[in-house]
Amino acid sequence: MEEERSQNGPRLYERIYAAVRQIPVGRVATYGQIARLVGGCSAQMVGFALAALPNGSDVPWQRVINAKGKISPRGIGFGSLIQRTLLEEEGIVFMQDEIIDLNTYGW
DNA sequence: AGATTGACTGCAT
DNA sequence: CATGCAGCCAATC
Repeated sequence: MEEERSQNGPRLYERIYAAVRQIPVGRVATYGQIARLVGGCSAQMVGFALAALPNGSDVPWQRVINAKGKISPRGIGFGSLIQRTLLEEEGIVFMQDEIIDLNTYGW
């Protein structure tokens, strides 16, 4: 297990989760955006944190996408399909290649 | 303590 | 537009 003892109060993961929770409905943010917002961590850490996220958590991980405005590949399967559906439920419209217009929906 | 990996990013080819 | 390479930092082996 990861070193659960942190000295800053909220763990690094918790900080990332907090940032993701701040994304308003109908908006999306990139990993890099979250990483910069949290500070002291890189985009890859954001993905790592979300990957460790338990199912049914209150963190809108679906609103976090990559810099291309697409859903992260995250392996093959339904995961990305579920994410796309969730975003559409929130009012986000995808373009032809399943790309999200960050210029419009970007946080 | 060291090597490997990863839901990333950006530039180069 | 697809593929490759380097930088990135923490978790995991």
